[in-house]
Amino acid sequence: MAQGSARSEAKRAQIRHGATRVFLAEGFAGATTDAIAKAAGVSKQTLYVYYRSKEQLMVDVLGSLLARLNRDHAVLEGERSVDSLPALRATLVELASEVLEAVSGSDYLALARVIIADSPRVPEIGRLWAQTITGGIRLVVAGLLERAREAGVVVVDDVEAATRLLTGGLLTYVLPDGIVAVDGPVAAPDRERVERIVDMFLRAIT
Amino acid sequence: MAQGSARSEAKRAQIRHGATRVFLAEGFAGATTDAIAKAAGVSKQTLYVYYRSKEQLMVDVLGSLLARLNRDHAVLEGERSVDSLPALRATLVELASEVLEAVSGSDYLALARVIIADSPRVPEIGRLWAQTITGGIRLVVAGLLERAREAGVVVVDDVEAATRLLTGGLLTYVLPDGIVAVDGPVAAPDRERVERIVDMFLRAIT
DNA sequence: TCCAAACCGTACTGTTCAGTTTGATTCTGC
DNA sequence: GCAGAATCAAACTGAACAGTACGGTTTGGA
Repeated sequence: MAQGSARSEAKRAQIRHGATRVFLAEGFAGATTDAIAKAAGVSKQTLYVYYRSKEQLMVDVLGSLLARLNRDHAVLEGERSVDSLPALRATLVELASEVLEAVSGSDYLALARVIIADSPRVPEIGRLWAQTITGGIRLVVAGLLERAREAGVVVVDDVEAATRLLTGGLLTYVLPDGIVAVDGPVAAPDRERVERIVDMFLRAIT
Repeated sequence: MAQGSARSEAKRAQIRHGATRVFLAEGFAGATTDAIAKAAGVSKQTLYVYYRSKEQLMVDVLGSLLARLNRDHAVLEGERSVDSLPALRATLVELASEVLEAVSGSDYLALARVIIADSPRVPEIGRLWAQTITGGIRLVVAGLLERAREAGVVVVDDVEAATRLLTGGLLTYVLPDGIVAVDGPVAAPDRERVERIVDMFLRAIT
């Protein structure tokens, strides 16, 4: 049954992919199993062979999305220079731009909307979100600030507070602003504004 | 019909009050009209005399909550001294503490959850939220910073960016952290941490 | 070529729920 | 008290939908 298992995994991915589109577009309550089966190109019967219930399917979908986002964010950590103030500035601006672009995408916002809405019903997903995604970004920033502090580039006694200040100041464009702005594009800050915010932040810790 | 109208308004408020509890606890999809009628101490029939549909009822409930929050926030604007750096600092710390306390309440978080979840379906509520609540807080802070700038207490060229930095840095404890933390209390920052964040922020604009 | 497993489409079941209907009961002003 | 309005409780209707049953079709290995 080695092949059977491999084929099963492919089908499972196919179902997950279709379900992802429907869940992100319609939310949990709005997504019907008929629509999911159709979007996945699969009969409803097959869907219930692979997943015990609609709820379990959603947990798998959200978990997979979070895992992928988490892998993407891990990449952000890479080699970033913080040895001098100009280097730290460039690093922060670059990182902020990347994160903001990723996080302003309609997929990310839809995911956030679904997770926030259903976190009372599926608490572990909410916890996963807080610990991996938003927490993950903060971890990267905190790591950079820590290294910059050790290098004597900045003076900051409370790294956690400083991290909050920067990430919060930037992400406020997305959350709460973007998440309720359904019509029209999300007003993510342009690069110039990001630079001004980073500069202002740096003035606080130098 | 003056009395009839008055009595109608009382009943309407009674229904709205009961519906508020159910909507905040269960969300739109989870709230049944039977539960709302029971919570309001009203027959379902009467409910449909006062409101054409469940959706219209929710719009009224959310609109009323937002209007009340908005009135509360208007109070925050009051007379605040920004004539000197210590005065500005005290003002900001005080304001931040008040806002954070209000915004960490489970009612506020439940409201935010409902609005975020249903903003795709009822866009005007999302817009109202963005413009009045979060936008309102920013307006107050921006006003304070503007006055402080004119008084020569601080140096800030981009008031909007500075406002984002402070409010974002503080509200990040609530959104996204608090909103997905269903179990356990929200980890709102204590006063000491608020002071550290404000101090750090002030260093950026002095 | 054959067989068995996987899959498909469709129709069905049981339930939940918004909104309505009915018919009785309680207020309110006069 | 007494009309007339407002309200109540409970049953009903119709639609939506999660999950299942069924009978036919494809697929892939021996």
